[in-house]
Amino acid sequence: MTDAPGAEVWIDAETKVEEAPHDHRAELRLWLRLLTCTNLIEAEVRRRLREEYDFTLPRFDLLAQLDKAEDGLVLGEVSRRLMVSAGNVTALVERLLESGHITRAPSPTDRRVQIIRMTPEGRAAFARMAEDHGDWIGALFEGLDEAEMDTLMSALGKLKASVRSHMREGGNGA
Amino acid sequence: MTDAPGAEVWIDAETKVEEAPHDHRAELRLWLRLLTCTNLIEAEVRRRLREEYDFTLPRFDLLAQLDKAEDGLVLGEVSRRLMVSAGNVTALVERLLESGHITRAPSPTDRRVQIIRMTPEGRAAFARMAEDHGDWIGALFEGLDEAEMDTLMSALGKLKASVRSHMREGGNGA
DNA sequence: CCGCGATGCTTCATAGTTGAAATATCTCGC
DNA sequence: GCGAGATATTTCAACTATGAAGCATCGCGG
Repeated sequence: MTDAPGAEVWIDAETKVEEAPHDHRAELRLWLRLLTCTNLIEAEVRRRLREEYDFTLPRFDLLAQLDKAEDGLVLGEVSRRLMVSAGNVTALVERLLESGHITRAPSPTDRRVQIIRMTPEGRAAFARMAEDHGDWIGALFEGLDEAEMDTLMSALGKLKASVRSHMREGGNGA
Repeated sequence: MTDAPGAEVWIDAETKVEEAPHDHRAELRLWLRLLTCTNLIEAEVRRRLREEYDFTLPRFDLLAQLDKAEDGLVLGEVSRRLMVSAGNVTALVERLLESGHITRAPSPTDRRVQIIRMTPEGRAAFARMAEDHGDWIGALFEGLDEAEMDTLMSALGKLKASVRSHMREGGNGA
């Protein structure tokens, strides 16, 4: 409705649509709302991480990936999973090395490759933060019941597939 | 350490679950998916803006706000709408001034305040980009039909409300 | 008027982020 | 083995982003 940028010409019932040059209004509003939700949650998590643990979100995200992979991760894999550039990971890793959360070692089989692992201290620090993090997310999503979460989950699944199929490059399998 | 994974009380094969004090697993997965969708779309838009217009997303976002506000915007308002820090806006504005997309003028009524406006060239450049931008978003969302978009829209609306109500500070009304 | 807290913006140090170029290593066809 | 292209990582310049500190200005109570 209400998208009357001039002439909606339709001759008969058959020809009806396909004449309005869609301005993608609905998609844009949806995208904006999606972005707002993500930004709000991300900002809140970032702030709490900083205030309560003096930690940053990118560091936390990297540790989270490392936590899921028992045997350490190759830098390229980290880059793919976090969906950030390789150069970014290098800098991030350097800082986590300094703070003692992780270690870095060259792969024995491929000398190009660097493998990072969490130290016991890193693991402990992450465990503490992760528990709170879960609670924060749980609280932020409190207004949704189980059915709504399922709905969102599957709708976003569809969206994800749609986006992937319309991107230039196929991308990873996260 | 409320939920030691070891303490899963289950009497027999049937009863096994439903005992765990929520670890917010579902919420976390949903959050992750939300984040992935947003990141994918954002990355795609950013790449196309760069490749096709040699422009960046933050600049585009700022112009978009300025485009919606006919009479220019105060910097603080821009900061609130984009949900970024004030210092960030200062830098962004400086670059958009240099490139001639906007102008800046002090408010006549309040000498602390700076008002920015789009130049005609800025408006023209934005119009060109915005049209493509709409098409990109439209294409990325193509896999969703109207009903699914409505569903997403309202579910995200609920999520947004939930998040807002669980943040420390109320925040703005974007 | 005078102060004083609130507000709007800038400055600063630090960090995250990107894309492209450079480097090193690997793999595979030959 | 050799060399060409692919892959993994680092380096680099530019920019985006943050939070805190600093200024200037405003508004208001006295």
